[in-house]
Amino acid sequence: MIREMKTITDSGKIEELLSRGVEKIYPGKEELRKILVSGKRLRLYQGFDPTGTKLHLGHMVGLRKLAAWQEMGHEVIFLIGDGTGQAGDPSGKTSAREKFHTRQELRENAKNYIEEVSPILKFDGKNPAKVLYNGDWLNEALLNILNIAEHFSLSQLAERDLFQERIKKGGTVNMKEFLYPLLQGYDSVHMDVDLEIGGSDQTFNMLCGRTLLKSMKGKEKFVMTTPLLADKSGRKIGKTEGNIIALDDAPGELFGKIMALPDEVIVQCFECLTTAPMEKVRSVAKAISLGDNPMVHKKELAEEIVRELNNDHAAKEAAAEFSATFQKRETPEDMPEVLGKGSLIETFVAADIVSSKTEFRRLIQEGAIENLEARASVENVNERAVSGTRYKIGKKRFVRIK
RNA sequence: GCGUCGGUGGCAGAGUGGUCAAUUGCAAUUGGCUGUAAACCAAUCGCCUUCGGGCUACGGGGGUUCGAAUCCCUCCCGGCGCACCA
Repeated sequence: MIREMKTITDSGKIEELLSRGVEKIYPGKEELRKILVSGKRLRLYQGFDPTGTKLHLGHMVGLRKLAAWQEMGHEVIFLIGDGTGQAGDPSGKTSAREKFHTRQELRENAKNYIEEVSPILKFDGKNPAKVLYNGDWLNEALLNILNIAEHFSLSQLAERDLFQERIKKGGTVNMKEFLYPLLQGYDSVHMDVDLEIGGSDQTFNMLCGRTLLKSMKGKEKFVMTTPLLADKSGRKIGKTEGNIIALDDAPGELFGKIMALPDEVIVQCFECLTTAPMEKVRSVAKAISLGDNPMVHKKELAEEIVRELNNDHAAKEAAAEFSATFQKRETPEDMPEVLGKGSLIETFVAADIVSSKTEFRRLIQEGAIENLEARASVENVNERAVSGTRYKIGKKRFVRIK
């Protein structure tokens, strides 16, 4: 229906598409540029295995990139890996064991994905992104092969004379962990895509898809990798305080979690997560390197991300609330409410604010719980939970008794 | 299938009959310093407690012992080696 859709061939925009938030392009950036300049409309995708219910900031890098392609007029597929998720991607895993997910669980997890993604990627309008589920074509038989292969170890199979010989001759050996990339690669074949986007940890899998597409259909698939958001010691971000930064976090919470990110990722986040012009990105990078307080720019970043995932109003409000609460140390206006259960200890345990009574006692001892009405830390373990009373737990958490 | 080594708290990894709720590192929590950043310092880090103590834990089950994470039996799971690969 959109057969004759025009793509944008402006050279500046193509350059940004090929460089912003991009780590590497296979087989090469120039080859891809040539095709884009010709105005050919490409079909591309990124897959997401729904092993959790929430998409987080790390996913946003690829989503942003997909959106950029969409804006350029290309055909974008948002692929949900309810098939590959059942097999379990070994990429980045140190141990082979992991939790087993059924297709139902994966579908369930993916339920909110579309909604979470929609501030970034458009599923309506004149060039809507398509949603596909790879469980639809990675059938039972294929999955069974993996499940059987799971019972053999590499060394066991590799001992086989035939394999030993083949390895010497440069051949390949099949096992679940070798097989998985083929499953993922088959997605490319099935959807007949021109390009795949993924985090750099997915490079191997994506290149397998490239190989497969080439040998099965004689087609060149491009692979575009995006950087993983990480601080200088290599720790992945997207997680703070053990909690992921989810795309559908409430604005205030999202803002706060972004502020808690290490400084080193500010510029990278600006580039990969926002639509701010590249001049802006460069000026922020320059300002910080010249000694600007990174905090100021991190606030801009937080506001920008909240704006893109929500709206302008929410962003301004979150920013104002942040500086009032944490910089001027005022009490925020909105805070979560919990149902009073007689005593404070019961209330907090029931609401999962603390994991156990022992922990509650510990926090009391450390003076970490403050009664905001009395303006004093709670000392009595048996303090009653009076309706309307507000408490501050630690530095960042606020609660009101309902 | 045979042999062998192993399965300890969120992870890594000590401990190999009592002094072990279990050394240590990472992660986490709280406090300090800050910018809810990093780094650094300190405390905490199974559960329940009337703060005396109690209870449950070292893959599952059974046993030996006054007493077991530690010894024995058995089952389950993993690493490695050997065999099988017609």
